[in-house]
Amino acid sequence: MQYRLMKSEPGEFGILDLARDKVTPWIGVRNYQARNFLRDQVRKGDLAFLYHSNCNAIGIARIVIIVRAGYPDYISFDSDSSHYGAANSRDSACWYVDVRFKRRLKRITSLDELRSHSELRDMVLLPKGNRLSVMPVTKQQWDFILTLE
DNA sequence: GCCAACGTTGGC
DNA sequence: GCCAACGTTGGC
Repeated sequence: MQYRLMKSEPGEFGILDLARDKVTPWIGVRNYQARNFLRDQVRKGDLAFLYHSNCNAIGIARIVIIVRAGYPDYISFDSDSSHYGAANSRDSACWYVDVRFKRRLKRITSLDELRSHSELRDMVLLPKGNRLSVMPVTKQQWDFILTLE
């Protein structure tokens, strides 16, 4: 079992479904690194921080669990779909994972606060300009962040 | 295979 | 909503 961090914009992508404890697809982007990560690394049972971006309270807000490992956006291959042809191979499709809401953190740990801790200096999230929407978190980082709650 | 133009992400 | 920092695309 591994730890992840996934970004989302609150209000997008079925957040309300998450709140109702449903399973929700987390939609990968076309970014190669993110897609390869979903395809090759993310597994059922992995835990992930849900990071809220592009909003008033930016930071780590929730914990979700991966309930279905990475799968390609087969809509791209469905000749009945208006998205047909958007991807022409398993390798160029967007990849999804399904997640289930696990719990809300007691408070949101902001980006500034994450940056202030030397224990987290190697977090993939933190360098300026990082645009990866899904990334690994080490067990040490995970445990430390939970102590900040 | 370079690189300018364009598109997107995401903090502010 | 602005715009910096990236990633992607496409002409050459």
